Amino acid sequence: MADSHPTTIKRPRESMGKNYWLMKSEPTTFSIDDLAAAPQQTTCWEGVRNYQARNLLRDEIQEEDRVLYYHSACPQPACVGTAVVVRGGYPDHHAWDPQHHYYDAKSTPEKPIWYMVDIRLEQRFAEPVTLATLRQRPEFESLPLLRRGNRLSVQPVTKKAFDLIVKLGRGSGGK
DNA sequence: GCCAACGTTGGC
DNA sequence: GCCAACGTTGGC
Repeated sequence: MADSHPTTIKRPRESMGKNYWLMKSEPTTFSIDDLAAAPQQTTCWEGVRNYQARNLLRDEIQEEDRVLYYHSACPQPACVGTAVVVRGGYPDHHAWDPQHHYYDAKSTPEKPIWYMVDIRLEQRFAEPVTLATLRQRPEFESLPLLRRGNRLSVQPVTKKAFDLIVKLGRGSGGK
């Protein structure tokens, strides 16, 4: 049951304060405009079927963490806004629904395999911060997103990188 | 559409 | 446990 897994039993954070993440979404599937149009501008981040990403969703991502919303597999890959985590990791019940696209027979309510979080839109950027822009700037050298062959749909971002991307996204060249 | 990179599966 | 085959991701 989703509610038998409260955030209070999770391991304590290593440090005080929020963590920062980047989440990829294909805009043809669910764009930041879709998020803006959703009830409460909130959605469950469902359908992650990769163990590394699952571990982050289940164990690391918590309420109040902040998220860069990234559009992938589209004409202009870019960070297009930010969101805030409003519910930490809980079992992805879609995995239990045989009708569902993300059904996985190995996952059960008793022993869930896949997890998700809920996020709420914070802001849409005035200027998308494109992948090309990120690659140009030495400050982003260590961004996991830019590493060769990186396909993780959920990945950590430093506060520094997060803040700079937000600044760039606000427009006027980040000034 | 191409293809590199990566994850998963399953035979052995 | 190895590894080839296959599927998926995602930039270009």
